[in-house]
Amino acid sequence: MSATYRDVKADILDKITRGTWAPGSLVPSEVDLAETYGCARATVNRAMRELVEDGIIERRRKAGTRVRMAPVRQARFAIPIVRKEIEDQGAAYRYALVSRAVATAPDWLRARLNLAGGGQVLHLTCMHYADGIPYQFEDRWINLAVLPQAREADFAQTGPNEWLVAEIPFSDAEISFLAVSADAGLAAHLGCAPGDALFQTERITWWQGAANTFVRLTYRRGHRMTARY
Amino acid sequence: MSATYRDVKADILDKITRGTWAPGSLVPSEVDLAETYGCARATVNRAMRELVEDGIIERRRKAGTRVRMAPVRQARFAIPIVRKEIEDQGAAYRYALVSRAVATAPDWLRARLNLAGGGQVLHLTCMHYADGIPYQFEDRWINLAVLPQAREADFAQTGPNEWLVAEIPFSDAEISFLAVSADAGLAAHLGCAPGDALFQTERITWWQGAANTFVRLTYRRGHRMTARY
DNA sequence: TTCGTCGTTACATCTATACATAAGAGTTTT
DNA sequence: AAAACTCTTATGTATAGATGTAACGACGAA
Repeated sequence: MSATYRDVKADILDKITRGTWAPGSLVPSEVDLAETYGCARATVNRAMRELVEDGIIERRRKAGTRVRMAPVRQARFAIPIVRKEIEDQGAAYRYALVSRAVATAPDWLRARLNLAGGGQVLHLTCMHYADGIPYQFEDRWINLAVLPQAREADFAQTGPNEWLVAEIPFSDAEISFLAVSADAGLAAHLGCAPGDALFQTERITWWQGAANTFVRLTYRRGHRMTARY
Repeated sequence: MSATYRDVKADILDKITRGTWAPGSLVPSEVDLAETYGCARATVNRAMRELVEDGIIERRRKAGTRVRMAPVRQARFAIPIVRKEIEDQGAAYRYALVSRAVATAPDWLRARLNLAGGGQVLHLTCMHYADGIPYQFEDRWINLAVLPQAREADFAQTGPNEWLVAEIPFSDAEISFLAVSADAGLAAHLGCAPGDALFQTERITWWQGAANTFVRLTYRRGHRMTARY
């Protein structure tokens, strides 16, 4: 008979979406709500914490809880491994290494990764195909100071993405989404015309404070990234 | 002296990132962990729940908790109101209504919004400027069956985004990110050359089951959307 | 061998209670 | 009046204890 935290959350959300509790207004205190729902304060607390997480309400000690004025809408995008992304679409995945070179990090990369001068990096470019059709072009730079074992790794069969996932399980990352115009190289690799608008993501990942890789992924023409929230 | 849920979470995360607990391996049970950390099981539970939320571990009743094989990397993007986005960059915001028309929903829109035939929609196009420079072009369609009051609203001063936020506090949404080539109209509005690659988002929002608006936002050249995770 | 029952286990959640902490409000001091 | 202080309140977090529930695995029946 007593309300679960889901019930409480749902009811509060309902009161907010229906406008019973208007944006900016003060929500009753946890103690009051616990009484009205006939449950413990901890239960109300959990419901409220999740609503904060969802960007629906704001809470401050002593000041109380209020409905957000402008809801912070936030979308969560899953960042899958390319192979999984393609196989989940029911297509056959194929990988190909395009180029591999060890070099001194160029200035722009040193700046992005915050590297010391003279740092050696492994530069890889690869292609990912779905049912034999170009799907994504990968332009990856690996910091050899952090991952010296990358020098010996064989990227002819497995993509650097999967190698990295196995090598360093978890890391911090910064990701950007942007649009670029296809240059001659991209156009050739992705089978589109030079100048076509392409969707691109850039990602820098850190591991234990040091940047370990920079990657630029360019998708084939018409790709879109979608999320519900 | 006793561990907080943050301590527990941090320590578990550390064990995982350092490889002490490898991907796929079984993590000790809540009871065991509570004992080793000298805290209550609820404390361990909260730490673990957050790690699930972060995509680090997977839990199943009876089966126990294990480190995810392929971490589900997920990025959260805040979807701000344009005005806030611009003002937060320290720039002056300016809004302008470009066009306004009531029409029967075209077929492609009916399909996207799952509208009945003959549905009336309000079609608005607007511009958002940062320090007087074109920042974003907004192409919005509002379902008048759901929001009849939009017909009377004055969008000359306030953008439809802010009007909608005030009108329907919260809603479900689907958002897509993609790249488009600037056509003549976009190029003129955003001050770029036709054919330039532009970053675009499309969003459909529902309120209580019915689609209420479709919006396409095209950003000025070079825009990027960034998130850390 | 295959299938269903059932016990055990590990997570999911709730309760009641306690103390910590931040911050608004009012009060005293300088 | 400004600054320092205390009081009070609402949220934040921890605890022990209990019940609910899904699922693995073993055991026994068909």
